[in-house]
Amino acid sequence: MPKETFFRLPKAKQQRLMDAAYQEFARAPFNETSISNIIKHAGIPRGSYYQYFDDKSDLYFYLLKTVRQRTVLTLQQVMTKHHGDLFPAMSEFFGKTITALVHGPHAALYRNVFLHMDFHSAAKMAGSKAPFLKPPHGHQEIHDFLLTSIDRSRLRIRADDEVSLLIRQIVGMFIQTIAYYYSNQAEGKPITVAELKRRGDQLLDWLQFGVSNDDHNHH
Amino acid sequence: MPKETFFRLPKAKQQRLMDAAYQEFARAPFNETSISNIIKHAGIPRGSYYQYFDDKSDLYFYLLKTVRQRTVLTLQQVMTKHHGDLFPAMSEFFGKTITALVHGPHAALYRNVFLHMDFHSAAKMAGSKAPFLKPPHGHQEIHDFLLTSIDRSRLRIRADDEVSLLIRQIVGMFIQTIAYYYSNQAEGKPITVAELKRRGDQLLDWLQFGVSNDDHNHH
DNA sequence: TCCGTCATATGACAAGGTGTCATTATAAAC
DNA sequence: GTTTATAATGACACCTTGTCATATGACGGA
Repeated sequence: MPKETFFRLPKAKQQRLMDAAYQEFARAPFNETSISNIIKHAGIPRGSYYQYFDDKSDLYFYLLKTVRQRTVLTLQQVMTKHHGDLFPAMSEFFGKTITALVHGPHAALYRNVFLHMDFHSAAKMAGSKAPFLKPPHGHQEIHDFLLTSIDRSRLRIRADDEVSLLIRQIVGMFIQTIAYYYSNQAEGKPITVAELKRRGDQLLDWLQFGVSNDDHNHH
Repeated sequence: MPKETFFRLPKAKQQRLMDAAYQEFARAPFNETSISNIIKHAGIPRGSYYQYFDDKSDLYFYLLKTVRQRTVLTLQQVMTKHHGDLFPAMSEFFGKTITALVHGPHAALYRNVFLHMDFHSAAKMAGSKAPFLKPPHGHQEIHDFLLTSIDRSRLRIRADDEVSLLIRQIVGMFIQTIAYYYSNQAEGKPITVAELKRRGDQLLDWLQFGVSNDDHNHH
């Protein structure tokens, strides 16, 4: 997280920095971005940057947190609407989210985020209990919200840590599917958003009903 | 891939370089490694390095390819043994692989590989058709091998691209689970290998039979 | 033996990035 | 006006990367 000093700054200066950060992280994947570019665009001296943030990651994750808040809201609305029925809710959530990601105003940023997100970050996204993710609207909140709002009577699993594993799996599945989209796009054989949704629904269906043939079903 | 010049080098010199590379990539995650360290340990001048490789990734992926070959063999053996029965085969494969990864001689290297593998790389691992992955024992081979050797009569899916999606999903699931292990370890709350296998089997079981409650089963 | 050629070897260098630190500037408090 | 805490600043030391002009060496003629 940014240091106290940053939050005590005039709003205008904060905003100038965040805008420059957004621009840089939308321009290129994380490893190809630089603090130098950000401070150049924000018109802030190098020394000051380190008075506000620990390093590049610090600003990066803070920026993502602010951008992601809308997504959390969507998830909560959809889950409520479907009365905790996990799979229909997830299908609708995925459909809405994917459109927002790919065609929304933050498309460029998300592209860099998903394409180059590593599994360590993803594990955190799916609900780490690491203390540094505790602040409001951290990923942990998504995880905990789902844990309490899922209607377990529709599932053959009940225990908290099993549901927790299921949530992680679904979140991971989404990230993987979205990354697949960008990955194909990067290699010059783009797939459509409709096709992407189909894949997401397909995976959800398999997870819900199993891919096993009826003849062999149920152990 | 390394340039021709590299392969024309005396075996001893090649080996010295690969050993240094191994050491460096086992020492730290990819972004924290440097060509400088590798050539220092290998005792090779900077200019020469660029005569052999394009950049750091070039050497990295080449190294991984050599290390990974044993894994491909294991997969083929296990699939054959189970006569194409996907889920038991995958369970056994995962069990064997996870032990090798975590306790085997290459544990340090794999830790860095999995923890910081991004989804773009993972998509390629799960079977990209990108031309630069065509060489023998590329990931594409794993994907194609599975595509032909899976006994589809045990599944409710038949079409190639559906099976292909399933394969990607399972591979992604494995990577995700392994990354989860390292992720927890990195945050000081390690889980056991046995627990990890249990999670893997749990996920496979869900994918095979579905998590839906019997009351609501089958659409 | 001398020469031209082709593949390889080398290390100095330019360009650019990161994090630190001694020094100034600012402003509120007494 | 002086003290004190906070913030601003930019020069610096240190590291990396990729390139390039130059040096070395082997080999096949003439």
